[in-house]
Amino acid sequence: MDIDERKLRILQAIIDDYILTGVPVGSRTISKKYDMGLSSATIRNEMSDLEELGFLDQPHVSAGRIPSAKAYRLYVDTLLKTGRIPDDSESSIQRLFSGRIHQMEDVIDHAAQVISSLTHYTAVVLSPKGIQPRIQTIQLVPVSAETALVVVVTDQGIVRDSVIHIGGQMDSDTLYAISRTLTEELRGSTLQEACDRMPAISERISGNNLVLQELRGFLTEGQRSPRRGHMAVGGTSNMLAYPEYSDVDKARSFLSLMETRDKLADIIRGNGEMSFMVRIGPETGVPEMTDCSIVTAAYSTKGGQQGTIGVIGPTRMQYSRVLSILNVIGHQLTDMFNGDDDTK
Amino acid sequence: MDIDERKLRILQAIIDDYILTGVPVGSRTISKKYDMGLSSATIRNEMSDLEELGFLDQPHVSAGRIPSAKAYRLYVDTLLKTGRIPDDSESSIQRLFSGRIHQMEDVIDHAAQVISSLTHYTAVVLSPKGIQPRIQTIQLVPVSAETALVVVVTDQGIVRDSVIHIGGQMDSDTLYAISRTLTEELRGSTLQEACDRMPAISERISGNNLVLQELRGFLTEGQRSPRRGHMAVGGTSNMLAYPEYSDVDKARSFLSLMETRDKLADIIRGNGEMSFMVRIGPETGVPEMTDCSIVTAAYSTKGGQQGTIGVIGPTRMQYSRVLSILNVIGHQLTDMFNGDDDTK
DNA sequence: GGTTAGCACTCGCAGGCTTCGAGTGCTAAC
DNA sequence: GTTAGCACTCGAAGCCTGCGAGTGCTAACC
Repeated sequence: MDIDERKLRILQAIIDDYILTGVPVGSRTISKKYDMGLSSATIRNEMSDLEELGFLDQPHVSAGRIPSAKAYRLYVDTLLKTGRIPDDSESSIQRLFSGRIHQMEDVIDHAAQVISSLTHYTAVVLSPKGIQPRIQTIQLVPVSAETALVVVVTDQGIVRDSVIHIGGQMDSDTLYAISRTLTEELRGSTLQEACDRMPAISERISGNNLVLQELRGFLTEGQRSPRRGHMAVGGTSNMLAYPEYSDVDKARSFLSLMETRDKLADIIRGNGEMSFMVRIGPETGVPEMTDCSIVTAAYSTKGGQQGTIGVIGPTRMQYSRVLSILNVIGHQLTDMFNGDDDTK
Repeated sequence: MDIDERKLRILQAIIDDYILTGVPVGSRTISKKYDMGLSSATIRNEMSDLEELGFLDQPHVSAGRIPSAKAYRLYVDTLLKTGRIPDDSESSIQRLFSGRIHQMEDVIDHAAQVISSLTHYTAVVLSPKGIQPRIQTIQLVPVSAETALVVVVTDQGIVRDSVIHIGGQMDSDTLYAISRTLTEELRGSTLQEACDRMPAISERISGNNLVLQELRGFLTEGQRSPRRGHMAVGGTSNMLAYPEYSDVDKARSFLSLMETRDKLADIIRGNGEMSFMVRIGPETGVPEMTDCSIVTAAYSTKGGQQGTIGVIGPTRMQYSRVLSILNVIGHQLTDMFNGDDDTK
């Protein structure tokens, strides 16, 4: 048996309706709401075929049908050719990003909020990340007599900071001098290289071994657990609005997953070079997410670093709308991080 | 009618039991589980009195009693004199903070996680915050030909960063020079003062008006919406485990509140100079939290800045345990931020 | 006078039963 | 190939009932 044009149209109608209502959809609904010029009986026959082909599931015999993961896959791959976003929505996105929001973390946070409030799903935004961050500047700032704040700025604009011990008296001028030497010596190095070159530097900065030792520890640390830049999650509570999560246990395991930032980042950062990626249900590879879908999009900076924005929602997600929104916001972010801030 | 010693003991037993089980507690339970040497009938009489005094509520006539907010208040204020934390727990806390975790944000995040996993409630940690941050260093780092990253370090160790436009060609040496001048001029200023002094500085840095203009915008921004340092929230999903939140709508409104970071920070940062603060139910002043309690504790740094750690849980919270844990972790954080890192 | 046993009464909860209706599959006629 | 008709299925919602936890009151007891 093959899937023909008519089956496809019916399948699309079923998916559309199910996405809208979340209720198993019956043959009568299709024949009335989406005027196909066919009676419910005919639709019924086709639906039976579609079930046999694996595109529909039936929760129980007297209920309607629900689309399977395979159906969504087909839907996303072929039915959804050009997802245009409504204009009002586009302009409202622009408005949401207007005003002077520059703080890098704020942009990320804000993006997550905007995406989640537009889609009513959960949004995740990962800051740009290159392959190997390279040091631009190292700066030591006195905090107390015994401690200093070390700030490392890398070419990814990612700042790592930590309080370290400095031995005894050391005024801010001395620290400033050390900072300059360190910056001169280490600019352009990766964290790994910086660690390796520590011994060589210690000759140039005599008598400050404690500082260098602490610094090295800090760098090692920063490299072992590579800071994933920043991650923002928004709208986790949105998910509770869907009947799929009226079961508290399900909701709990979902939320708990959203809280384990590391795991979540790995899941979201799944897409290699693809600009868009849609993973449906089991395709996510995460057991807790068999009835979720993940849509991710990449945005990039001139420096070639790549960030990710993503939406997590129920499998019956409004894929078309989500893709459009991610597309627009991805471009906005790309523009912003490249400094083409067209909102001014 | 007065509350005497015996009533107090009975009330304590009721509260203990209700905290443990979450189920309205009856007279028989008290007389059997907590051997008072009294029959259920006597307890019943006392409970009736306690209800009249406003310490107990009765969901319906054939159910047991549950403690009122007033009862918890009494409990927290008087019954709970010395909350000692079990030793194993204390050492396990120490273990959780071992290893080199120095990155300031990581400490905050980690603390939230530790607190939530120890208490099984929701934890919030706010980074230290002084009254008026003062500029320590300003650094411009080239990002592209047209843009630069500006990093401002304040005496609170809080870093603000943003990408700004710089006009045309400007190599990193020029930027470095400007950074030094800016730092010299503005060190010790508050953000407000820095804005005011911008015109004066523009004389010293000629021909770079765009940079100064952008910088000023950034500073104004940073001051208008005072960055609350960093805030970490952990264990929001823990709350769903309590029967109080088996109602999805309640859970949703709670989670949604946890997501509005600004509001949440304001709520948590409620305690002025107090080292500990317990707000029970309506005392929180937040309508969505009438059946929550908030326990907060302050920790501080040598610089006199003050951070807050807090736990949000159902009103029937294990106050004693929570206070102990906050106490220990508060000290740990104080130590850490002062550099007395005793875990090495 | 405080304490306790006894007892009638209340009322939410869980389980079982029934009804309702949405939806299906099949058959026969168009 | 399409459609009307019909018997059948089965979950959801509503109703009823019995159970039991818990109370308040009264009367007896120490």
